[in-house]
Amino acid sequence: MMDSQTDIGILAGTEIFRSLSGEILDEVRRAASRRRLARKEVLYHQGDAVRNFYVVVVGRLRATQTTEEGNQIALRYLGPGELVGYAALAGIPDYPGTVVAVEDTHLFAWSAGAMRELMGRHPQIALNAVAVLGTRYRETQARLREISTETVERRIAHALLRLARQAGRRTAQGTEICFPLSRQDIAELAGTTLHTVSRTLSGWEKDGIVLSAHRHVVVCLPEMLAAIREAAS
Amino acid sequence: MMDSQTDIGILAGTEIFRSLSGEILDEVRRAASRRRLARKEVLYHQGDAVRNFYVVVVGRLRATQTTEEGNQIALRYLGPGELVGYAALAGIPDYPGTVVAVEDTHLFAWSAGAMRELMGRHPQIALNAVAVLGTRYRETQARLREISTETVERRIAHALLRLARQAGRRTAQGTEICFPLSRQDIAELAGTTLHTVSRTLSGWEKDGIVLSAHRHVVVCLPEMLAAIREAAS
DNA sequence: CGATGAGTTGATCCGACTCAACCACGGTGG
DNA sequence: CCACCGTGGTTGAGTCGGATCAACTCATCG
Repeated sequence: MMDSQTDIGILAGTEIFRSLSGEILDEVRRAASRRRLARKEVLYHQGDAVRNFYVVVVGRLRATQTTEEGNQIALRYLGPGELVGYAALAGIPDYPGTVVAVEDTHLFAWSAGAMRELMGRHPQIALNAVAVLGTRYRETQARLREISTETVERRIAHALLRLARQAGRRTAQGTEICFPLSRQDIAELAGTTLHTVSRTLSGWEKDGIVLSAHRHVVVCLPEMLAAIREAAS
Repeated sequence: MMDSQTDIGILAGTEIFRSLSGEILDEVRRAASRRRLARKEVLYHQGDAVRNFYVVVVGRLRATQTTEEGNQIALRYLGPGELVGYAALAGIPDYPGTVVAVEDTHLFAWSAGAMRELMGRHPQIALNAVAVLGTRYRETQARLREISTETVERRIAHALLRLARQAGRRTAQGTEICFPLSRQDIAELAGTTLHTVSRTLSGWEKDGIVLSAHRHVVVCLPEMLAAIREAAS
């Protein structure tokens, strides 16, 4: 009973189940199951038939898309409160990307059918879904514009600022991105190669803008990164 | 009375109002107003406060996004039955892009508030919105992957194939893209310059893959374009 | 019949990718 | 506990796709 209440509290804090009455939240909770993933474990693969919809409770996941040639880009990093597997909401038959845990993660899960039923019975859930998908769509459009008009350096700066905002932890040196993040990972976000990322970060580290250890980045001077992102350079 | 019936028929054929009962469609129709745009006329500008939501009845529009430096990319072309101004559904306060008519266009319009009310009262509309936004989100993710991993030539091939599918008319020579489309327009879709598009199309015209006149393109050998899009080339 | 927007084509240049070699951790197993 | 090996990271040299710069032609329209 205590657990039910904490679960409901968690659900109330997610983007898809916000602004719901306690009664509806309880109905949502009863339909949910749990899923745990260890670091590097895959939630689902690109092309798999869509079965489930998830919400992150704790941890962090990475959504990627791969071409036939094996070229990979990172679509998004997903943290607590965010929904995973939007395809289940939209009625898309196959998952368009692969989702993998970048740290140990705990999720709530619903079947695609249960979610669509919940949305049909409770319009507020559907409205929340519209808001989330609209926001993600807009963000992706902005990234599309960015990647086709901006230089690599500016894109890397923007990617780091986004990560710092999404998953930053304030420390003495600055804002630390608090999950393991390799050069390759950053390259897949910025649409470039790990070589270029490595060179760029080395330069920034010399200027004191960032600090980096093994798969670990700290943004020291976010205002400098913001300037790089915006400046004509 | 006759007009009401034809309007309801039109609404029933749109992506956002499909699968609704006649009664609900009539309610939707009563809340609608009309808007006409001449070629080159702007429906709304990037950054404008969101007031309305639209559905295309006849004609075609282009949605673009511009950077501070004036660099522009085309987000999407919108034809009959498609929704315009998704920001009004998602509760986004400012339009993220500019929408302009590429030919004379007729739309239905609703206020943002009316649409959100309709979605709240009729979950099927909200579910349709989720499906549309989910599909567009997925398409944009795919374009993001494409632009950051594929060559310009392949992207141009893909852009032409998409346009031919969306707005193609079969003719003796092949599939004609039936609205005015300049080299610059194609460049903004493919994320390149009009110079590169011009060179590429000249080459393809030599091989009989496409035909082009002034702001006018015919795809003669779509299977060759598909091969270019996919081949390692 | 100018004027203006659209298209072509050549020459040049540069940002970023590719290829390559090497180094530094850190996790694992003997 | 330490040696080992693999993953991750750095850095240099060379190359190239496509942008940029530039000059010119050709439609279209007022």
